[in-house]
Amino acid sequence: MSPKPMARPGGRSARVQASVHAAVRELEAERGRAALTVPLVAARAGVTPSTIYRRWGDLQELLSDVAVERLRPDTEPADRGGLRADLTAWAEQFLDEMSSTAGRAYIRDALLGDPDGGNAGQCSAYAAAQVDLVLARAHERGEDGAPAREAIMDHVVAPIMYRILFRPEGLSATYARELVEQTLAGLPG
Amino acid sequence: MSPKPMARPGGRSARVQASVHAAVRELEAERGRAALTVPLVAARAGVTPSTIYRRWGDLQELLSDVAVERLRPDTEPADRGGLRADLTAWAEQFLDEMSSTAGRAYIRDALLGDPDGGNAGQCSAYAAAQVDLVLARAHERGEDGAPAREAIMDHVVAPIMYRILFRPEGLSATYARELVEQTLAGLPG
DNA sequence: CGGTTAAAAGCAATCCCTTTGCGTTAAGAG
DNA sequence: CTCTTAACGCAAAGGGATTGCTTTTAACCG
Repeated sequence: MSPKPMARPGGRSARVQASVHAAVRELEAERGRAALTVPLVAARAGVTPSTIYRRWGDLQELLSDVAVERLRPDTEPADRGGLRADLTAWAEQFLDEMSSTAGRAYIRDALLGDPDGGNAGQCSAYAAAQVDLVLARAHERGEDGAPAREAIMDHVVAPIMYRILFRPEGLSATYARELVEQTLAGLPG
Repeated sequence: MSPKPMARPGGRSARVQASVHAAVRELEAERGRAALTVPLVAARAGVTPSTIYRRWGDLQELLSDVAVERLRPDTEPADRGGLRADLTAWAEQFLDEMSSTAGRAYIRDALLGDPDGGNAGQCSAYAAAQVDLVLARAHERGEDGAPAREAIMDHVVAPIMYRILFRPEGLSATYARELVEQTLAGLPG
């Protein structure tokens, strides 16, 4: 439900959605998120405010949609030759991107205007898909004893997100490394 | 920083704060959170809207303050005679309370209007204090090998909160039990 | 390919939330 | 008790949020 379900996915509806999303990104970069209002976004996008209110409900839901788009990973996890190295590198990058000022803002926005939890679920699905890629590579290499996907979500991803949201002070790549080490304890490599 | 720092903690200021917080709780129960507006809360509290805007900034920050108050634990963790039993019981209750409709709403509100992260940090501190109480009891009993407080935050509390925020479907007390079991693996019990 | 239908966008008027300047009250200090 | 100033009340203006109605057009079906 990240882009709201469109009964009419083509033509004008699609153009309006793209135009509005682009307007949000532009104005966010130019004036900052605090200055965003629905009428401002509407004017930049070339639509009327009521169009946005009818499709997204309010500004927060619109920002939530845009935030989820920006949280979508744009690259596959790097292949460093082994599960431990792959997972460590991915976790470090994940923490680094998510704990940045921009990343935290996007996470908050994604959670914020999300009555049904669909957008938040999408964020989690992105991370899970990346983890699955790492695990699939390990499987192809014949590495045994890799943890389940859910174990990594619980013991690597979840602690990182918890710290970002609830205890933003003093986060570093070291923390991500430690979490991976604990989760992979007992594996060679 | 849950109740905003008051340069004048006594008398009228304190009365206004209490009155406004009470108004939020009453109206939330009567009409639901979606119906809350600053002028509505102000009228119930017997103050003018500008008072609320000047002290809290906007509705979200006010709701964030009220939410943190409601997330404060009102009882100590039950003493069931041993670390494993204590921690399991506490984790089950924590998940149960936090994953309820009301609990999720309070968590979201607490994160929502929280520019400096102070309110979110307070939520985490509440959980940490409860965990510390359980661990202190284990120490007094002479139980050895108990995990560090941070290990429990990372591997029990964090996964629970992550699931509540990002994957609300299919959460049950069983999940809390499993997390505790994994964290205490290897301990007698 | 037209013709039909209804979803989605435009328009405009209304409501009321938000913001701000200024005067008043009262908490805290000496 | 007096002084200072933070905090509150008041009121006006500005603008964002909401909604009924109309127009456009995407999608469907003969």
